[in-house]
Amino acid sequence: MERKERTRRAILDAALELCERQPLAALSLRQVAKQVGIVPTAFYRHFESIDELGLALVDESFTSLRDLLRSARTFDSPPASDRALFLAVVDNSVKALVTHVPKADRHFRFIARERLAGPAPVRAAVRHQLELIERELATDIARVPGAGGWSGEDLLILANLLVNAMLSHAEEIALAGGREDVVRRIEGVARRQLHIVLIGALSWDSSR
Amino acid sequence: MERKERTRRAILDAALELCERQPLAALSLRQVAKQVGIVPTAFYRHFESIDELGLALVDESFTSLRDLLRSARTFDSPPASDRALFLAVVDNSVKALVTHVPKADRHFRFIARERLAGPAPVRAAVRHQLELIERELATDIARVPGAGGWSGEDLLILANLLVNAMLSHAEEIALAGGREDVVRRIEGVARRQLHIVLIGALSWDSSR
DNA sequence: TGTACATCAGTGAACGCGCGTTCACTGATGTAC
DNA sequence: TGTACATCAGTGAACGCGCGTTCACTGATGTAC
Repeated sequence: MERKERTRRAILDAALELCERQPLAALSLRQVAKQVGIVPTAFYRHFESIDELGLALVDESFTSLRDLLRSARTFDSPPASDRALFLAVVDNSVKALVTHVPKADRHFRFIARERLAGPAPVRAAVRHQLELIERELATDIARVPGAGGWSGEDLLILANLLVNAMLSHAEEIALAGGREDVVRRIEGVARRQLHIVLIGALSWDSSR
Repeated sequence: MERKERTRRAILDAALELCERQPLAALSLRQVAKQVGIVPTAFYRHFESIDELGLALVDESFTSLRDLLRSARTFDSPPASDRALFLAVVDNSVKALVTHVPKADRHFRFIARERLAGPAPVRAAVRHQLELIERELATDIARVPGAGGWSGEDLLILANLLVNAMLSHAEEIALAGGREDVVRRIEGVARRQLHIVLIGALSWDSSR
């Protein structure tokens, strides 16, 4: 009962690797089988189609993204003031990006690529997962002291802005291919851009 | 000499349409030829390969994006105060999005999709065009009164943030498929998000 | 304006290849005794 | 612990199909006179 699990894992890995060179929609079952070292028909023992394989990859890629976002929201020591909270959020988010993304860079490239280019069921699954994440973040922000004046809709809009920003930074880091200098440059850009967005969000309510 | 131009146009249109269902990398020369109504070999009279066709599509898609951004920067009446400029920028940008994107929605979907999923030369061309646009915008922002305190690097980071935001809003509108209610909702989100980013950018310099 | 001609956009047959999927099979894995 | 057996992951042949690309061709388009 263990051989099956090993082969399934090998298929997922092979697909992630081959997807670096071409989108999932251009991947053939025979390419994947060849990469794994099995005969094409053995593929069917594990997945019904490339699309179903894609959905499994969406699932595991999103556990990586959720890990990153959870880490961004977990603070070593509770920030004392609003100002400290603000700085801690930027710091923690950027730190989470540079530590989590390189560990699962293929997952982040997969999400970035297939979100718009994947087969229809894959695109739908990605969109759904992102919506869930944005809703979670919105309820999380609602609990922050000082967020009382925000409507539910506004919270979702802010959450959407933040998730998009994090995802685009993750994407950039994942595409850097691990080169230290490039990652550090992106880190700086991410820090400053997050800073700008959060300052804007803080001032926004009162400036309407 | 005119027939050739018409067929070339038909090939570009056919490719844009077929790309709605599958990424460029999964497109076959024979599919395109069939859609155009020519025999597969006739394709070679116009393009050497699907990749070269892709580069032509990058070119024409970016004229649409440049049109949008130019329109976003063109003001009917010169804003009197800084506050008025600020509001005019948000207003103009959102107006440019909702008027320009639906006119060339396939171009915006093409950029969004192939930026990450396209064949390597296409991805490189898109990245290059985006860099040029960001540099242009940065020098443009430098001329705004009050931007004196910004370094060249910081200007590029802000330009990157703004271009990414505009592109992601354009992408959303292009994916709305022209449904009026959806577009209006996205318009509201885009307005509020741009507002947040610009407030943040204004306060940023002083808050460092 | 009418005709003879050159250009070259589009044709159609042909090729070898990789594709997804079917089917009956084999033999390794893990279990029951 | 050793053996007999059931399960089912992986095999391999076969199929018809669409693929990119070659080549010699044809006949519409636009030009020179």
